[in-house]
This record gives sequence, structure tokens and C-alpha cells, in this order.
Amino acid sequence: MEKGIGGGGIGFLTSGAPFFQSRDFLSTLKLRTGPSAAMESSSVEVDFFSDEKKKKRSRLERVDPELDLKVSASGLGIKKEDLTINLMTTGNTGSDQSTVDDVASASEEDAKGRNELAVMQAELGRMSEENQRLRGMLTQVTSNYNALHMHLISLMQQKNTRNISQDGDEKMEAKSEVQGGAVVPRQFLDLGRAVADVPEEPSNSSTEEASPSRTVSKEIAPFDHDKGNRVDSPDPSSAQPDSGPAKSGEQTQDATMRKARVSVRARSEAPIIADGCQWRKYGQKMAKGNPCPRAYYRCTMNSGCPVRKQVQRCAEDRSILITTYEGTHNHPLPPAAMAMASTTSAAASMLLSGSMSSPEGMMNTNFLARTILPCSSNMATISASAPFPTVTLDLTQNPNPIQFQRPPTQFQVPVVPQAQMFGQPMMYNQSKFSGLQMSSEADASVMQFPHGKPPLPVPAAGTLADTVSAAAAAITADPNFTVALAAAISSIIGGGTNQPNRSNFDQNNNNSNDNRQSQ
DNA sequence: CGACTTTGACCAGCGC
DNA sequence: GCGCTGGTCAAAGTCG
Repeated sequence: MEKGIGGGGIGFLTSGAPFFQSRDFLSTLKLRTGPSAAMESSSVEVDFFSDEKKKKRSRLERVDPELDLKVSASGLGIKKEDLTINLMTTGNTGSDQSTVDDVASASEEDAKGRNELAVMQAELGRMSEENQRLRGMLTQVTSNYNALHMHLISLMQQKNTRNISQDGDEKMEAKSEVQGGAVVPRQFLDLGRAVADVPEEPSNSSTEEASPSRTVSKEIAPFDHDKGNRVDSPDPSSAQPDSGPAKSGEQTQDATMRKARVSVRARSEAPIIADGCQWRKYGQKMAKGNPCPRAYYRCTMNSGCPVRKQVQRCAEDRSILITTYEGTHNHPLPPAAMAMASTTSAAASMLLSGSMSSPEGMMNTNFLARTILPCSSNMATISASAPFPTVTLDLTQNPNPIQFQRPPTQFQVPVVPQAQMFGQPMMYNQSKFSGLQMSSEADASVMQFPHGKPPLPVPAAGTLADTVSAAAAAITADPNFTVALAAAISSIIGGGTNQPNRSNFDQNNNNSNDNRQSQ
């Protein structure tokens, strides 16, 4: 309807002569079509029947209505078609004045569009700024998160120490059972602290099994305070005697934390598992009872980083590579390294929290083991032998056929959310920011990794990833962890406590297995 | 030339 | 005290 009416308007504007005809038609139409039609064409009709405008129209038409339109439109750089459409829309088609107004309206439309464009551009600019600002915030949050995680570990230790002294082991045990939900087959060994010379009977780790006669303290002591302090221990706590009775609780915790070891057993033909960290080999020894030499690596990602690792093949099964980490990185780690590192770090933290400084803690190792890897079977061994507890992750087995399926010679730890949550810089060998990788196919590259060369990418088998993920999930599910996390957040938000320079994540990297194995 | 590996030597703890 | 062992150092060699 409007199109028809507008068409009449167009005809009027462009030809002039049909105008009156159209007027008559419209007036008739209005009378005959009722309100709705009149509504749509009302403006046109008003113009048509305005005497003043009619006079103007007549004069304009006599001159050259077409020309007037063209001039008006072209002067504004507007096409006639556009103007027509505009007139159709506005309905101001009945006079020369309306034509001018229409042209002006079109110009306004154009200006409006330009304004909108400018507004959008400004909006885009603001969005970009916002984006950059958010990125900066993200970076800051990430860094803060790392520091928070370090603090969290410390708080976890403190809290667990208190819980242990208050509640005792049995209570904790029962609590863990209740909170753990379904009972999962667990084969962790509670080794207890090596207060005496009682040989620890470990787990799956052949290395631990091969250490009958030596005490753990003997194995680890030189590592920590003897030469560790002498050479490269920036950590003040390390400078203190490990078992000094006069030490404060916090100092003891730090020292113990640093001595905690996390050993990873995995099948790989590669001489070393690659992680996000850079290592420098500083020694190699032939360990007793193992024809395979033991290699000593030192973290070189940051000068003065006290983290070290020992790499040795299992004497019983040389396809198994045993990597033991010890110490705490004093620098951030790549995301890939953090994935594996976080899990092992959390495991070490849990271990330490339950076993580090008290007999009660030692008694809690079973609980801790179940907490750390509740869904694993024959997979994790916690040696709470004091004062240097060790967590051994045996990745050479598939305890859970569903969760831990993987090719026997490969494992990969992608960055899983749980691990990211922990985000601790650790030393687990991971390749190329994609997660821990071990592959027989990547021997050369992995070997070169200590030189800074990333290992070859390995098809994600998902086993170790699952393992780590499961461990991380278990840890996060632990109520102690939750409480500790809440406490850490509260402390940071409320008090802005000093964030430790060093992360606790590194403690995971310990190779007690190697020590025992060599013995 | 710097970073890294190799490798023999050294040191300290522990057991006998 | 001696020997064994683990852990580390440091000079020499290698590599990019």
C-alpha cells in the first residue's frame, strides 16, 4: 500500500505533472480505504492539500521539478534513488520544501551513519584497550597464582601438622575413608619414618626394593645439607641441620619440604624424560646394585635453583626410567612443566604434611597415599621414611584399566585443569609445554633437552596425563587441601602475607628410589 | 665462545 | 680407622 502511495509520490516528484492526478487519487483512496490506508499516506495527503505547499510545488514544477530534485540531491551527493526511498519512508513528498528537507534528512542519515561508525570505532578501540588491560591482569593473576600456590603448600603443611598433633592418625584415617567415598583398591605402603635402621619395604619401585641396608637419612642427608647447602642452596632452611632439635617448626618444615622427594617410574627408552625445565648434567655415578649409571642433573632455568634430579634405569627392567626430583624451584616453570610438577608437588606436600616431623605424621602416610592417588593401584608409593619422605609414582603399570590405559612406552601429561590449579613449578619432565612426555622414539631429542632442545612431540597416550590428573583431582578433593586453600586465599586477601620466593612445587622432584636402588 | 657433557677426583656419612 | 657408597666438583672435551 505504501509502496503504491509512495510510487505516486515519486511520480509527482520526478515528473511533476502526475502530481495532481495522484493527489486526486490519494484523496479518493483515503476516503475509500479507511484509517489504515490513511495512516500510511497521511503525510503525503497533508502535503498535497496544503495550499502553501501546493503553491510552492506549482512554482517548482513550472521551473523544472526534475532539475530541482537533481540539484538538491546531487548537491548533497545523494543519489536520486536514495532520496526517493527516503521520501517514501518519511512521506514528505508533497512540496519542494519537503524535498529539501528530505535531502537534508538524507544527509543527516549519512552523518548519522558516520557517527555510528565513529562510535563503533571508538567502541572497538575501547574494547581493544579493555582486552589489553585484561591480558595484563591475566598475566598478573598468573604470577600471583604461582606465588599463592607456594604459600598454599606451606599452609597445608602447617595445618596438617596441627591436625596430626590434635586428632591423631586414626581419626584422620577414618576421615579420609569417609570423604574418600567409594573405596578404591589401594596398595600404598606405609613405610613409616626411618627412625631406625629398619629397611623400608617399598612398593613397586625396584629402586626402593634394592635398598635394604641403608637408612634413608643416610641416603638423603648428603643431598640436602651436606653438599646441597654448600654448593647451591640459596634456601636458608637448607643451611640448617636437618634434624636439629632446636629448629623451629617452620624451619623444620622448610627443610623437610626441601628434602621431600618425588620419584617417577616410567617406561621409556629415552635416556631422560623431558620436562619444561632445563637441566644440566653435573655428574654420573655407577650405583651399587645397578649396572646402569645414575646421572645427576641440576636445574639451570634459573641461577641458583636448588632443584636436582637423578635419572637412572631400573636394574630389573631397563625399560623403566626412574627420575627422582628434589628441591624447590626458585623460579616459575612453563605451563607444561607445571602440569606434572603440580601433581607431584601436591603429592609431596601431602606427604610432608603427614609425615615430615612427627611420628603421628608418619602414621598418616597411608592416608596420604590414598589421598594423593586414591584411584591408583600399585601406582604410588609413599615412603614416609623420615625425615625425608618420598613419593614414588609408578607409571609403568596400568592400575586402572579405564583411567590409565596407555601405550607402554609412552606417556604424556597434558596440562589438565587440576594440575593448572596447582600450578606449581616443578620438575617433572615435560616436553614442549604440552606435558610430560616420554617416548622411545624421542631419545635423541630428549637427551638433548638438557641443552635446551625440546623433545620430539609424542602422540598423546594420556596415561600419565590421566595419572596426574587423577592425582591432582584426588588432592584437590582432599578436605585438607580445601581448607588449606581457603586459608591461603584468606591470608593473602586479608593480610597480604609475604609470598615465599621459592615455590614448594619443586620438592616433588626427588629420587629416593635411585638412592635405594643404588644401594 | 658459551653451554653442556664427560669423567676422574674429592668429600662426607655410615657400617664394620 | 678403614672401606664403601652417594653426592658433588671441576677440568677437559664436545657441540652449535
